[in-house]
Amino acid sequence: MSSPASELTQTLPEKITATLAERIVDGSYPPGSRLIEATLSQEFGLSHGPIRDALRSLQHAGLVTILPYRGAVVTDVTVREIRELYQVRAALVGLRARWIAEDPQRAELVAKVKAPIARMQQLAGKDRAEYTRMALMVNRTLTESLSNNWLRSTLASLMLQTSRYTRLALASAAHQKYSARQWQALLDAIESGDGERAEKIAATLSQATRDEATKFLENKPERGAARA
Amino acid sequence: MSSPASELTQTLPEKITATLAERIVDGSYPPGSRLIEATLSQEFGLSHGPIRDALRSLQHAGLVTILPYRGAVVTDVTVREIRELYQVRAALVGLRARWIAEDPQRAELVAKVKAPIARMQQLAGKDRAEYTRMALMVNRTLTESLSNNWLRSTLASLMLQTSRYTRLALASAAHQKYSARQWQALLDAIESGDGERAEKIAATLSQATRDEATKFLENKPERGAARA
DNA sequence: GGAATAATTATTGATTATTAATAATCTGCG
DNA sequence: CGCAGATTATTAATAATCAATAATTATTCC
Repeated sequence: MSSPASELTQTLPEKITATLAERIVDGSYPPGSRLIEATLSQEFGLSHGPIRDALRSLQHAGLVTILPYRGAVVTDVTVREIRELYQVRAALVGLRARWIAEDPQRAELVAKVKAPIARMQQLAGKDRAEYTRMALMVNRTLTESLSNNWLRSTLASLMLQTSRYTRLALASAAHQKYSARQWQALLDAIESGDGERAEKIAATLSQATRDEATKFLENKPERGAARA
Repeated sequence: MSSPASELTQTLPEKITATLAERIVDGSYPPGSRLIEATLSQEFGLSHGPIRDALRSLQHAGLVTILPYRGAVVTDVTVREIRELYQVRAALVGLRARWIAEDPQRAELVAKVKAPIARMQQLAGKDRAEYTRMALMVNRTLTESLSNNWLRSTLASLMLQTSRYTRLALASAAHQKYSARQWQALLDAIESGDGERAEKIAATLSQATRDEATKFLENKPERGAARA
């Protein structure tokens, strides 16, 4: 009786939201691009309704900005705002690390990410694209393992935004190597159940990533683009 | 300040969202109530469009649950989920306290909440309704003072959800007195710039509030209502 | 020519009517 | 009593339309 029915039904707006989010995150729609209802509804072969819904969702996710009677624009984040995002992100991934480390059933999750993190040690400084993919993947796995619904969905949305910039942070081989080492340390801390240490490592790594990412943007004083 | 153009234009869905949120939080719409588009559009004298938008916003705020082809229902939160919400809330209000305490320009904010917090000392154990109002007000003031946009809006949404339950926590005179003392201590810590201590006090108080609120709900094993 | 002002255009906001899809409820039959 | 099938209530989506608004372009007057 308590089974919450079928969550299988994926409505149109959800699908549209997903594909548009992908395009924004991967840079196909650069910051400042306008997302026009008429154009999109034509492209997807849909009426305005579902498109509107999707744009509203993207606004909630922070990926577009909607101004009344002016429409949706891909959010162009200032360097200051990126720093703010990472500041919260550092706190929340710290919390994530601590809760995972203190979870009695963490063994299953550890098993799942052990191989990817080991692989990251190999890739660091050698294959940037693959390293980035692995890092994002491990991050997603950790977030999705959270039993706290609110933190899981909120952190997922925050990561979606910041992932627009992590590729910048991982440009330097040195930072890749540093990141790989810290991921390994984090895994060890989690495995040994040391929540305090896990939190510290995760937060520190996040801050380092922020510094690395913003380094590339501080030249452009006003607005930071997220191109590939 | 960076006033981002005219945010004056408040669209219909925003207004609807606000009034519906109020009704949910104050218990006029108890958990499980169905929010039917046709009924609402008739009541507000509007078409379905804006109502739909508003319901989507409420879903994002976590106040209603929408199931495809079944519509919106006021979210009925399990005791477990309430505990989860407060768990994150404790972490985030801790962060809020620390950042405020470490803000060089915190004097202005301190001045603004000093009188209300002093008043809370008087009210504690005497006027529950007024004490609750003051507590929510001070909380809102602190959140709105945050310069970090993301944390401000996210925490506001989280507080909106938990405020459905704070009235339960403040039922006991003893907890009101404890709460008042802790608020005073928090104010002192902030004033003296002790971020560490401010964070600890805020998080501890939030956890105590959670324990107090859930005490009233643990009897009802399955679902916890948020009636007045 | 150049600045203020007025018309035009592009686009979203909102309404209305209609059809399709779906979940829940009811009904009658065995 | 239980279940198959019809019914109903409600949302999902479409389409056409008008209003409101912001941005752009054209026009006028100095």
